[in-house]
Amino acid sequence: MAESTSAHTAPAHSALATVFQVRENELQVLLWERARDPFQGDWSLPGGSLGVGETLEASILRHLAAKVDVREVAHLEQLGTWSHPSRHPEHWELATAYVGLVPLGIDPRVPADTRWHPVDALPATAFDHGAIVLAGRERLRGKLSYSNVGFALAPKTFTLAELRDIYTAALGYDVSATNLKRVLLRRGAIETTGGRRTHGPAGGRPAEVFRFRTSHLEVTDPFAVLRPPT
Amino acid sequence: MAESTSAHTAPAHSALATVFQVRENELQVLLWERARDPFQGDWSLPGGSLGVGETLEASILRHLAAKVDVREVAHLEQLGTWSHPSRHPEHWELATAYVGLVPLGIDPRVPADTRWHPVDALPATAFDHGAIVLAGRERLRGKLSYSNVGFALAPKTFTLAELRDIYTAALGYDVSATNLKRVLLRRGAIETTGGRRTHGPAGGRPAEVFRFRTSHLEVTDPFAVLRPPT
DNA sequence: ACAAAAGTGTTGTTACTACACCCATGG
DNA sequence: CCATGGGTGTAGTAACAACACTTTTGT
Repeated sequence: MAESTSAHTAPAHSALATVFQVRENELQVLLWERARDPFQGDWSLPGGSLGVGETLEASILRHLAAKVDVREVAHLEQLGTWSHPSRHPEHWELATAYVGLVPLGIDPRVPADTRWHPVDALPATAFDHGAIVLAGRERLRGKLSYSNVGFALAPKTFTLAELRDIYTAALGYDVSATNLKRVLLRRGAIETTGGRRTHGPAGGRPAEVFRFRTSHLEVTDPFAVLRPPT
Repeated sequence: MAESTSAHTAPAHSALATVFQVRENELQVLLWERARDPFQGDWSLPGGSLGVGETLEASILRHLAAKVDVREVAHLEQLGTWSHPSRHPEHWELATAYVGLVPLGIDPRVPADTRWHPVDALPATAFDHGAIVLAGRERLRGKLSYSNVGFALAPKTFTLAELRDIYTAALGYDVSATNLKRVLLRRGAIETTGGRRTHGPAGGRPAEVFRFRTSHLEVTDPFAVLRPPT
């Protein structure tokens, strides 16, 4: 019966994270090369077992701290729990995956066995981690279009061309800077800083500098349809 | 390290479900009255421990079978995993919650200690189950507006007035049958059956009978904004 | 004829895309 | 003064809400 005091055989439980960052105009994910079997030489998601007295969120933050500076993870959210009994070939283990986002421009110091990989060209992955990465990307893509989650992929301040490149990399298709600006301004997601920035070595009008107005998730377009009566 | 072979202390794991149904024009959830401590007399979600060799989804289906006829659950999806270490006062237990939906009109035979409760007037709930119910309702409300998930709350065939009442109950605000029809038809979510149905004892034009075109989840409005170029 | 219930037509609005055009800078 | 990059103006479109009007039934 539910929630009764049963001293059953319990599965191990680990917390994993798909940490995404836009690097070199591609959406990349942080993977860790396994030194031992199973799946020696394949790439897996950072994470590890849940500690006693720990929440899943604390656990993934603790494990990530070994890979990246956690302060650089601008957004973290739970993605789902994978439970297929044979997902781990040696023992019974569930994994709860999180999506973490690191702003562009930061280059976290990562261990030697850890590397960023373009999501479009994943190497051989261990366990079910390949599927988890793709599920994480889908979550990210959805939220980019109805929330302000872009704040976690963009640097503190940016020009619209830079932001367009970030959205293009994450969504996987061309985005127009003109319209992106209007969408995000209309919703109050971004604002101008007043600054300007010039870039091109061959000239060009200096770009306005923008910032996201908040650095926590807000659903900016909660009801696409069937919205409540006014 | 991630996914290594550690014989650690592992938490117990249970699968829970928020089973929703529209009854008496209200969104209701199936709860089970606890006969024993902890939380004796409070109401909790159906579910129970994960069995050896079982996926979470198989587990929740197995546990639900003790409460309702599982074939009556028209849609089931994972909601999230709750992990606060003190969520269970006696032992360490994680819970992965699912959202299940039962179509209107079915009255499943449920055990004596199990009862439907309006989500707007929950009784005292055990553990963190009250919060889980509310999270489940939010998930449902979101999906109603950008997917065809209504198929799982509606009977096989229905008039638009009936469907409007279902949406109104689930969303918690008035919905217009006129516009609901056009939204769902435009998206290809529903279709006419050709049948007609008369109801009012005081007359009235017979209503057209509709059905959902599919009985599995489809995202009908995938990109509210930032849609890919044509 | 009238009330009741359902359906249709129509208008106005908003959010969005696409694209032409204009502005500011470096060489 | 021209190339380069950024910004604005504007028109067209699709999805939607609101509401008036019409249709079909029972009494």
